[in-house]
Amino acid sequence: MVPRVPSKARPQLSPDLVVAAAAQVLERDGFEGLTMRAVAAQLQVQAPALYWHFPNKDALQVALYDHLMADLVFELRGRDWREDIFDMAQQLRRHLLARRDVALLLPHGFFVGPNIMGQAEMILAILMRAGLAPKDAGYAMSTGFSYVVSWVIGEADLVARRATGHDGNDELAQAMVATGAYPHFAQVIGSFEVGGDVDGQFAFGMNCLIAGFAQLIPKR
Amino acid sequence: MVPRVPSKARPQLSPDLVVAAAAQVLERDGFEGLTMRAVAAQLQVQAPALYWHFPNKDALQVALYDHLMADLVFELRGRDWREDIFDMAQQLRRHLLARRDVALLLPHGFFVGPNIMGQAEMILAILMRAGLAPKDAGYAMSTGFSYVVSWVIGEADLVARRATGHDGNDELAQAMVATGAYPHFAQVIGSFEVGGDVDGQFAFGMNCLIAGFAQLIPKR
DNA sequence: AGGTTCATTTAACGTCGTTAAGCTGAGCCT
DNA sequence: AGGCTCAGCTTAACGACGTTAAATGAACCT
Repeated sequence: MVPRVPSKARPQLSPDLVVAAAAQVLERDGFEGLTMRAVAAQLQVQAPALYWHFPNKDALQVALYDHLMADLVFELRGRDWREDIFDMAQQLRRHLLARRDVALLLPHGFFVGPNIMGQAEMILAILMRAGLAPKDAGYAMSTGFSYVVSWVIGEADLVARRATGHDGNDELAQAMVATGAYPHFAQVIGSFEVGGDVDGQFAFGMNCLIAGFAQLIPKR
Repeated sequence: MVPRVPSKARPQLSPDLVVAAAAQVLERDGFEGLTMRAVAAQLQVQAPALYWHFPNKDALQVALYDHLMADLVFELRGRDWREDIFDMAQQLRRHLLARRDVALLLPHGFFVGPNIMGQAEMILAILMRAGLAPKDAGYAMSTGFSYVVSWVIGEADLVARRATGHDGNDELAQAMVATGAYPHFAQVIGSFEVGGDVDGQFAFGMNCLIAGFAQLIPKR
């Protein structure tokens, strides 16, 4: 009945160790390099050993995502709720961009771990204090969150393409514009090039959302 | 030097036929069932035959995505640009939802094929006629587009979960709320349940964006 | 000492995208 | 007519993936 004490001879594996190893693999090899075999190798262990601690790869990814969100702490100015929401979005964006391919872990479901819950709680508190109804606050958070995530995926993709030098997609778009069949697109295409104002583009979308949120506050 | 005429005896394969077969497989087996072998089988052909017409699976997916967008034709009322943008978003959402897992094809890049270019042109025309600068119109379209896409991915996921009956993620969230550590989240959680107002939630986010777009119109 | 349980290894299965090499038959040249 | 070319496919196979089943061994209990 006494819980098995971890062996001293061999340092036992644990879910936390597995997650930490997965984080290293993700940082080193990216999302496509994140395989069960690679994580196992990082721990100097065989792949099936991981299945003792996690039922499958998806579960490991969910735990990994929560782990990577652990050290995200929002720092707010606390003057205006718009400022605060914007700062949180910006800090989330920076956090996701700083760690390689984190955003790609996400499509498996959003609010799962304890760390994420705490952050969600903080966002909701600000939105509701600003005057939004609970239901609206929930929608707003969900909307804003997926905006940041999908944005970061796109931005990371852009950075990667910039590194490799050329963008096949962009070339194709330019070729089609050259036909003259898309006059409006022709005026816009410059904005999408690599030299574009990325920060400004992100802030633009985020401020659009915040402006929309503000309209939900009942006028007194 | 004369181009080889296609054989009459055997109906030759072509990129278009491959894409059409891929569309059938996607509809029948979903994104995870969309394998090169399955597409080949649909054509009663061996898998490597596809590599004669497409360099790799990614290229086939891009072509498939454009193909699935071919029969999306926006129908607008033409009274107010906000109405029109909203209607387009709604129609795009419906289109993506009606065809299984289309949205999952997307993360490979957005504006690729001729069909999509035409639709983008239409959106830009409306935004710029409304008074947005070309650069702003481009940002707005990009933002709105990724909003709809990520929304549809989430909604399709929700529908799937509703079909299977239970949602492990939701249960976990409820358990964490029960600890009492997340008072704001507790007020919100009801909005995320399966019975929620999905249409309303989508419209909410979209209207937030449109409200933001409106602020970019220079005041005369 | 024997048995039980935990944690891991070894071995293997089935599937995937993709490549290499061989086959086939239609069109061309002489 | 007969051989050549070559597009378009088949067969075979590679390596990697997630995952499972069975064997192995160390630590504990009685």
